[in-house]
Amino acid sequence: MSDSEDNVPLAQKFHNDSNSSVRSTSAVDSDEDMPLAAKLSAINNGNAAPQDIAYIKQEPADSSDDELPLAVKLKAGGINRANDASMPLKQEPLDGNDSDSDVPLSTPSSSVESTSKKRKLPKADRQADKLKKRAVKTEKKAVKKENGASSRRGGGRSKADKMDVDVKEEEVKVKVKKQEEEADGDAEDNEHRWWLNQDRDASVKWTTLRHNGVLFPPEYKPHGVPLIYDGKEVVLEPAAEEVATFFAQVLHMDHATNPVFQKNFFSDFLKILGTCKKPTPIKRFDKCDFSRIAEYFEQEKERRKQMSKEELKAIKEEKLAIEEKYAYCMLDGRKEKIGNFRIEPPSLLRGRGAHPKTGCLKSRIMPEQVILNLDADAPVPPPPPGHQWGGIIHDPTVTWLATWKENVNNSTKYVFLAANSSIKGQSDMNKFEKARELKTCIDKIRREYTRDLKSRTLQICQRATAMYLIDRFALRAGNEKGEDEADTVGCCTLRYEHVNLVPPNRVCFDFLGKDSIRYYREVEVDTQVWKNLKSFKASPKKSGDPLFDQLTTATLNRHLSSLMPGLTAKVFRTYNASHTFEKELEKTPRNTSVAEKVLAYNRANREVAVLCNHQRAVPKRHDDQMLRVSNKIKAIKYLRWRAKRELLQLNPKVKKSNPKLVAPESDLEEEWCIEYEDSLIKKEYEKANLKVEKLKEKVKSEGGPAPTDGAVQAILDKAKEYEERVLSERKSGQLEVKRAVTEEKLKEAIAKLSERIVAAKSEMIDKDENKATALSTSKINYIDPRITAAWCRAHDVPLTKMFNATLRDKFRWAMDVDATWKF
DNA sequence: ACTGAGACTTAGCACACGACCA
DNA sequence: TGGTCGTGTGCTAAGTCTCAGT
Repeated sequence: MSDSEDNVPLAQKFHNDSNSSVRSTSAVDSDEDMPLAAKLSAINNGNAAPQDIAYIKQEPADSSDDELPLAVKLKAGGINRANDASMPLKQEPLDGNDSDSDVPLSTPSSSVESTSKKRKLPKADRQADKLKKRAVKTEKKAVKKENGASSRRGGGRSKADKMDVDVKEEEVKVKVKKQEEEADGDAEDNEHRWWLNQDRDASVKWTTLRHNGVLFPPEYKPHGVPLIYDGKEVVLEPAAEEVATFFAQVLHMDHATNPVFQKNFFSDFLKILGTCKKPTPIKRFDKCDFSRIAEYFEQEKERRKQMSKEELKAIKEEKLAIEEKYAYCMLDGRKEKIGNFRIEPPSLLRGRGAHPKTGCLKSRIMPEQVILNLDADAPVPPPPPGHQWGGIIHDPTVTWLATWKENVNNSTKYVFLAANSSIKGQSDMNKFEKARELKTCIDKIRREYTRDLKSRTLQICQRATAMYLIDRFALRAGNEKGEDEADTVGCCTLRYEHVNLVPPNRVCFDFLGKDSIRYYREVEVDTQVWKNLKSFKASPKKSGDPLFDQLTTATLNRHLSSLMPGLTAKVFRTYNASHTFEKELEKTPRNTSVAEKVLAYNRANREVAVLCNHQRAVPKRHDDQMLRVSNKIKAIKYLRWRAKRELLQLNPKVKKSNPKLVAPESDLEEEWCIEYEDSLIKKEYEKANLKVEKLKEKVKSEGGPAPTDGAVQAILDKAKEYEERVLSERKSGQLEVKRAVTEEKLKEAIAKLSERIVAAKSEMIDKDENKATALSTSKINYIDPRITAAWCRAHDVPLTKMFNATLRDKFRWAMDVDATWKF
């Protein structure tokens, strides 16, 4: 049986093969013949050889993208969003119909106790009714899960007998007391090493949970800055001013020019204006000018910048003091950090891609809408004065502390624990353990789906093909989406137009995935897969039709879990990411500097990010930066060319004995050199003038005799001398060689300059290849942290180089492995 | 079998902040 | 000292997947 080590995802294989030549950054730059340099110049000229271009052809040949034609665009691609110019924004007709009216802003609600212990359920109240249902559900769920868990543990209970509540509560009390004692006695080192003592029953998440509720955003403080409407100032009432301010705050972003955003915003803005006492003249968006409000906030920001350190510190401390109360909870007697304890403030929805509801007003959440989850004996935190909580529940089968409904998408929001908490840590660890479990049966699963690719049952054939794509190209499952969401797809929702077939066995994927990030890849696939895709696209199917019409994520996942308990589509992404990473890390050079090892690590990280299509917006100043580094390289080359010419003047025989050493600089145009020299001359004069100014200033402030004309002239003469020397050298073609300079010294200088050129070039390539790739997502979510911990041990690299403090804290559970640990 | 709600993970963006450099 | 740049952090949108209800 072949080992699964060989089963590196295709995407990665292609990527490695085509990319290997870029990798030689540590070799000494002998000259421009170097692959690196050749590559760079080819890239710079926009005509990189096909073999230099990774398999991922990001853009069609006729793409209108006229950014720097650099390698990474071809490799990882810039972010391509539905609303990019290259892809016209699909505009949905909007009726401005949102659901704010459903929000029970002032529901007279009372706390609802939902444990088996005591129940006081108010009637008639919709929300309370919902809570009641939830409470019943919670109880059922807990009983069911408990039974499931005990049978999984091999317990004899098979029937959902009603739990003996008193006994259970007694157990809980004993457990809590024990935990409190442990916490007391362990005050010095109270780190809870849950990973050493894993309880496999994950259905009950906690026994006690206490917290102080949630932090609400401050009330709106009106600023009184007018909106300019049709050229006239309009001072708005606070409620309307607040909404106008939300728009002013996104004025510098792309949202502000997105027509859907504008339309949704304005529709909600008009609604708010309609509730104002005084009628306003505001009727049309295009007559609104929010810039005065934006300027006001710009000034405020500036004012903040001007504040003294003490003032800023005081503000920060005050803020921290308020937050401290809400930032932590007590979970099973231990203090744990809460993630998002703040209720989301009202704002305009910033949807990604072509979101039909982007720009809609997310209304302010009131305490009456917030339900808290606490243990049954926990004191209920006081709601803000004059308010009531939307409800109190006691559900130990869930991990959230508070929840509310958001009005735009009608989605549920939660307050969860922070990433470094035991609950999140455990589920993180379980996730990676599940992926490792997949490793043990991946060969079998691959054999099975390869066989099924030929199945005559269409459903099985489609399922196998989808599995192949998910496994090999790290596609997401692709659930169905609603009408009022951006049109993005995953594997199961791919449509006819997302897949182009190029005979004999190439497939070009082009679709918008999660967050409307474009997935554009041309890959080679198994011949059978190619044939299958062709048949799935066969007539009468046309653009807009689903590719996998017999498949849903539900049926796919049901099948997957029959192959391995708990296996779902997303496990493949985790598995392939971690596996790829571990394989790539094996290339880490031994007996080299830490810096080179770190480079190898980051490369492996990048492979995973490319595999998972983790992209980021190209930094705004990226092109500037590239140009600057490129000029820096030319400047060094200019110095090297001078050194070479000096060497030739000293010893003309070098040309024959070592022609390579004094070969002309390949891409150093004369025109550029002249410009550069002129800029150097200019700088010399500027420097001289500055020196004179300083001298005069000094005399002014410290007294003493004024500098003589001669002294001033001497300074200026130096610049003049420099200019004359450059001009004369230019005219004669001969350089002025300093007397002390020897042949040896020049050779040394040339070598050093060459090294600097190599370093600058690899820095440039590295930066450019990374411009559109986000490494952090894979590091945080897909790569088993134990691989990193083991690698650091094995290669004697400090962990701090790879994981920042936050990640070290999040992955505490993974840090104890030894150097030989394998994923 | 289908649907929608609920609970949780994954994701990129904006911004603050501090290091570094000229 | 001011500008640039990279990194860390907070934020919240957008996925995945399960389960209850029908």
